[in-house]
Amino acid sequence: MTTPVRVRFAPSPTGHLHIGGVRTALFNWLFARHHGGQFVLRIEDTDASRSTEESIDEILASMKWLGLDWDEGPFRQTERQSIYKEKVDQLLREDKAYPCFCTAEELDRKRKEAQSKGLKPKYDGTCRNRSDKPEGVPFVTRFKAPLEGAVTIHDLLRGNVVFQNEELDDLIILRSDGTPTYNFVVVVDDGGMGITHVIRGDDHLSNTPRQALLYDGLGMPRPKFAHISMILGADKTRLSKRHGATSVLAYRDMGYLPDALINYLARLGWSHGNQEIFTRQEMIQNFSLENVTTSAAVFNPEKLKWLNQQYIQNAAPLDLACQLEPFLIKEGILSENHGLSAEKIAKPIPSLNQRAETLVEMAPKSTFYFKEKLEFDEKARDKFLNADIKPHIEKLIVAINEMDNLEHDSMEKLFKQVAEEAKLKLGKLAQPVRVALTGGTASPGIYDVVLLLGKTTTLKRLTESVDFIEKRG
RNA sequence: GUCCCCAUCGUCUAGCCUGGCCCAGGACACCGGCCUUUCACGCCGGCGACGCGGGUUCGAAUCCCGCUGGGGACGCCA
Repeated sequence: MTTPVRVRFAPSPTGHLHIGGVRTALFNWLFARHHGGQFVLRIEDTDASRSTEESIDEILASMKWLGLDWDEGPFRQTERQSIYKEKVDQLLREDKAYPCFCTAEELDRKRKEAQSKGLKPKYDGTCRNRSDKPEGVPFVTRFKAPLEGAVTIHDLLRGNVVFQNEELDDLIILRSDGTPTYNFVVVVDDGGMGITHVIRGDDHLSNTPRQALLYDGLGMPRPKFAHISMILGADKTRLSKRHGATSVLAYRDMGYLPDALINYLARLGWSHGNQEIFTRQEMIQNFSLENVTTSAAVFNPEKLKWLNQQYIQNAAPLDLACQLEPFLIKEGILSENHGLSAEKIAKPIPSLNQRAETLVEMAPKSTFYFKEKLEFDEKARDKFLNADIKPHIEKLIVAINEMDNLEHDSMEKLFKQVAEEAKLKLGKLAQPVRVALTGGTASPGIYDVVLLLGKTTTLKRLTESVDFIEKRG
């Protein structure tokens, strides 16, 4: 019998949940779901000075928005202090840890000195064999790491990675204020929580030997490790604010669909043949660490945009309507208490969804449909609504007025007939009508616009444009 | 500086493990054309890569070594 897979995502709540973090979460989630295992969420808030509640809220909101559901947690390390304390005591008892009285300043000085000499800036072991315990002097607790030998990490993605123990030093596991540090709690937690696979960013690879030693020291079996590559900005440096939006919620606010973001991030480093677009089910079914690359990937906003467009095009109108609604409100196209049904909002979507890459872009394009009063593009109105076109618009008014119900085919027939009689190319008729009905020169197909607006509104707007032409003289 | 990781079109990638099917395939972007009532969508075509140098082999993008380049780590941050 094989042990069930158990993975975790362990962000630190010190800022926004960013793109890189989400991809790590996603790979863990996919791995868990693929294997029918469990996905644990753990908040690494051991740094009291930098962790914030807002950040935790944002992490949870981001995960929910993306649909990355977790099976256990969120656990918070600040609530697990007694567990860490116990483990530190265990190490102390077994002489695998010791107090260190060196001051931060001292350490800092030595580090710089070593570095300037071209040496590895590691702890020199001053307190390692010190037997006296000065009273009232603050101290940290260090893990006593082996001086010789080597640690081999069996990385699922990279194979064996060997680190010489002499490259490592005695890391601090307890700060002078008594709180535990990351490298220690991560081991205690992953071990204690029965995590089977640690899938995390490449930047943790060099921490892994220290952690492996800690597992050994604590008498816990090491989990399997898989270090995925990092996401870089266009300049090939680690993705950061400098590269523009990196927080997940910023993408939500820019009108990206969660499915599109997930799909994009999944394809950053993972592939399944030549397939670009995946449903979640397909991702889960096909996900495998074997198809994850080890080289770093540059984040490409253009491709994300394209994917978002694909998702917008293919989304169910009703579903998209729900996602579009907040943007309509934000843009002032609908009021907060518009009282419209999802069906009503969904109505123009089939004619709009081929024309927008983001929801932010889509919202204003629907103004003509939602707003009672048209906002005209002045230049367009001056150019297209003139005396020449007036009689033809009037002809349309008469004809449409006689129709019982508007249909695409009959509308097309009517427009073509009127254009022909006027010896105009269809576009010469359609464009002024478009301006009259939508206020601008770019819109869905003109017959769709008429159908969307309905008989009453269409006639009203056409009549208003005739009035406008008369007034301008 | 030291250690570790990585290296296919501008970008994401397939192929690499199990050499020949690859004078390297797909996608985004870009360029050109078609479609067309506007804007788009769509369709067709084009541009474009195995970092360099050595080996191994009948044969290397694929295996080995070196170099170069990029990234990461070296905190009482995570």
